[in-house]
Amino acid sequence: MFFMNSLEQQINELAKAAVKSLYAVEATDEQIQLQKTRPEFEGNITLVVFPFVKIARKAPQQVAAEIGEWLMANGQKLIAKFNAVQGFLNLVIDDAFWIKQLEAIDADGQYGRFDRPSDKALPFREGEGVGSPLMMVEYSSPNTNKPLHLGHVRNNLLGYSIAKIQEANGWKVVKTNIVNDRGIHICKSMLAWLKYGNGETPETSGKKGDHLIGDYYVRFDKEYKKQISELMAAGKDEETAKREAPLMLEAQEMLRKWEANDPEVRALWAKMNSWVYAGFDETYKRMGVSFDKIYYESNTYLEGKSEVEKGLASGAFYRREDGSVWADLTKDGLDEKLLLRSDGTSVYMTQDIGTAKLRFQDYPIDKMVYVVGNEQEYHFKVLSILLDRLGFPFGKELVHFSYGMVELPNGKMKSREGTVVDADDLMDKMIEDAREISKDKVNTLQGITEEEANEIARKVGLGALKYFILKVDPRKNMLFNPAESIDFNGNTGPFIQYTYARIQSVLRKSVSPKDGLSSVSVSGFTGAAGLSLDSKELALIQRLCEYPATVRTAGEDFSPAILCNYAYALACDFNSFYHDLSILNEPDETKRALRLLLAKNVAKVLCSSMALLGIEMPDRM
RNA sequence: GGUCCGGUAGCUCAGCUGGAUAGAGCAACAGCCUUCUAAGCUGUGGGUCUCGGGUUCGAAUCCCGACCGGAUCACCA
Repeated sequence: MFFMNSLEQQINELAKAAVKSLYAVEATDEQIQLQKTRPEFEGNITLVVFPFVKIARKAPQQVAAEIGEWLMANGQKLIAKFNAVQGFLNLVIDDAFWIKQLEAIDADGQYGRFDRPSDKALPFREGEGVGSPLMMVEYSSPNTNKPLHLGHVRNNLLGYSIAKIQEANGWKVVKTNIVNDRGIHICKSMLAWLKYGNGETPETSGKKGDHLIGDYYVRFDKEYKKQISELMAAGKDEETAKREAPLMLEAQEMLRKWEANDPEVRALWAKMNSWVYAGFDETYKRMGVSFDKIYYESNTYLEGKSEVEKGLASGAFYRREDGSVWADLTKDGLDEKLLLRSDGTSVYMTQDIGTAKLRFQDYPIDKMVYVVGNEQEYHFKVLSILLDRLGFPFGKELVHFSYGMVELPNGKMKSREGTVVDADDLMDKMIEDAREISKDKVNTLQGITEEEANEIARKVGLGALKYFILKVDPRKNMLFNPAESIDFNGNTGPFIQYTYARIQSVLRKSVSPKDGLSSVSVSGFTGAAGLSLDSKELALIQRLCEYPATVRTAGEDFSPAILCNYAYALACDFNSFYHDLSILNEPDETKRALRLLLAKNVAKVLCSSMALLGIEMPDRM
């Protein structure tokens, strides 16, 4: 494995030695503060010397100069020169170091991938096995009563990307999905379909199954509201009307029948769910997400019920007079939580308990991560306590990866009211837009087949969508304005894809891509020839060196956004380099070889980082 | 009301484990294609980092307090 931040490590040690030698004090890691040199100053890496000013009893500028001199004298040629500005010691690293780094990166086929998670991320069963610890990542978790919308898109993209990022960090990852395939909401769609559907199917209507079912969910809500207002007009108050509306009573009856295994209800349920799954599969496939193991609530809720019963027996929970079962969480600073309704049916929490138990039976999970919106923070706080109370050792260790909502300009999306941005429609739109834009590219895309053009549009359109969503800090709410289309210019997925495509084009045109790529001689840049790295070349190498540490941080912080920022910065650096310096037309062979090597590795890292985001790269666009 | 999260350019967002003159993109304006892909590059304008205190050599960043916005505290999921 290529070690991360080798430069920072080396400077760290040198700086400690310098401080010890100059001021007879052992500096701590905390005191050695390194940062990238700001572009307006000369240098690559900067040591902040303020922490030593008191120790040295000298002016910051002088301390910086002294340390600089010492490093020059004792740094084994690592540091070519330095300048001291106020309390900042800017170090210029010798070209030879950078060339060696680039060669090491090029030689590393797994650059940016780790064998083991960092100590910081190690799980609670640490030290148990050899090999990689196992992380299970739950994401998506749809209800089967409506199609996926933009909120699900954010969830799916985050979940998939998190899984990829953790894999790169040395975890074995099992991607999982819990399908909420039962419950009152499903019954609502079923009931509406029975009453108003006239036997409509995906085949007869030509609609995707999930959309068809979604339509009936909306229909239920419409008819239900109508009944409520009728009841209210007849003198009932709103609460009573909501509770006594015939449609609601029927839906509840249907749920009871479902739990009682009523054959007719079950058959209808199975049929309608199968339509939905076919629709979901299509959407997932297109989105590029996948799962290693899918759980269905209908298979786990009984397990949950039996766990609740056990908890009841052990005194962890209690039953009220009406028969409902509760957990008292007041000692944990929370409320009382319902686990089973008075009619015996289970709720969301019940099911989650059962699912958790089954998962830990099925896999040797070291860390369980739930990718679920921040609106459910309370739920997972409670789940964690309940599992712990039921005696499951993993209860306390659950990670709720809580991400922010996607908001529209006028507020939240509401499925029942139809104010949602549909996932399928959005992907269609993005791909269409990409196709439209690429029509102007007659020069670069001439001679490609219709199929290739479609494939490029697909990658670019989805790339734009994915990057747009993933570049935002996952913890924060984000805004999506349907009236403004997602950009293809600037800080976007297509910008990074474009950079990659440019590099591929250069590599295709280089007479023999293999020639010269591996034969850059360090001495060519340090010996008598007197070659030196251009600042643009150097910036690129330095950026490439930051990749492994970026992957680490993205893993520890569960943040695809960090990788977006990195990939964008790398692409910016490359485009600037590409603009200023010629690769193929460079007459000096050593320089040309170096630039080709650089281009090749920039492409490699761009592709690798985008892959961790689930974004595919086109070879041309 | 309790708890949690957020407030940075006209808009969307970085930066937040304290460091140099707060950054990108979009939008606006001005340049750059007989030269490796102009989905690119360069430049201009645009800021009381919500407000007020505190900590210190140094605060967008940490602490306290306001104000504003959001989430949550269901026999919904």
